[in-house]
Amino acid sequence: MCGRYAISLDPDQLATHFHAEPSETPLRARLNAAPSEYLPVLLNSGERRISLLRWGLIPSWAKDPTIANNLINARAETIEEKPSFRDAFKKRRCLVLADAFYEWQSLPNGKKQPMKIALQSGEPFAFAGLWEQWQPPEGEPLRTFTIITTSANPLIESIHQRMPVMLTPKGEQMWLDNQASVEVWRNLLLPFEADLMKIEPVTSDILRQSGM
DNA sequence: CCAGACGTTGTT
DNA sequence: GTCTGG
DNA sequence: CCAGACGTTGTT
DNA sequence: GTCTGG
Repeated sequence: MCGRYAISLDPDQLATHFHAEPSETPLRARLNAAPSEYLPVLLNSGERRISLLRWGLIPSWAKDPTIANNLINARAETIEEKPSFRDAFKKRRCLVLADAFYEWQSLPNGKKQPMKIALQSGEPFAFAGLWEQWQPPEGEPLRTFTIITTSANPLIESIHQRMPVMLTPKGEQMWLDNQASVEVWRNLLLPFEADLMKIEPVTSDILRQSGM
């Protein structure tokens, strides 16, 4: 799950909302952010500036960067143990900026209905993420990220078993500060309560175009 | 010791 | 069915 | 996550 | 890099 999400705000609005400086490289809003794209995140580096990292984590030890295809999500339940994630969990956390995500509900007729999940307020929010830096055999280092998932809350449950971890504003800071122990962040901070969220069907036409 | 994996999703 | 690319 | 490819030879 | 399986 969480293989697509939306960033509808323009770059300046996005930066303002998260009390950050805009990214140095240009950023484009999009309704259908997909894995392998360079997308806006806030790193836990102290500097409050939006960075563009590639979606799909490549561990530093990877020989084959296509491993990223399989690492667009990380299960919260096992993130401490998995070789691909545990280093990043300790040292390289990030906020993945968004204002909606999509789940595809399987219908009885075999087709799939895309559903859009957002805050009732429509405001942007952050997913809990991890990032990594990978050195290719030649050329510049590549920075990548993954989005943490957990079990679905009551609202999402009807269409899907899992959902991305969405941070409250307080949770955002704790996440970046590496403050929370696993128990704390898993149980207290993270998934937004279902009554703060809304869910609605969207047409696949909207998602076909990556841009806006 | 070396060789090979290292992951998620959904679906059965 | 399974993999790759976006 | 979904959409789309998935293969070779030779010839233009 | 580090762990698991042979």
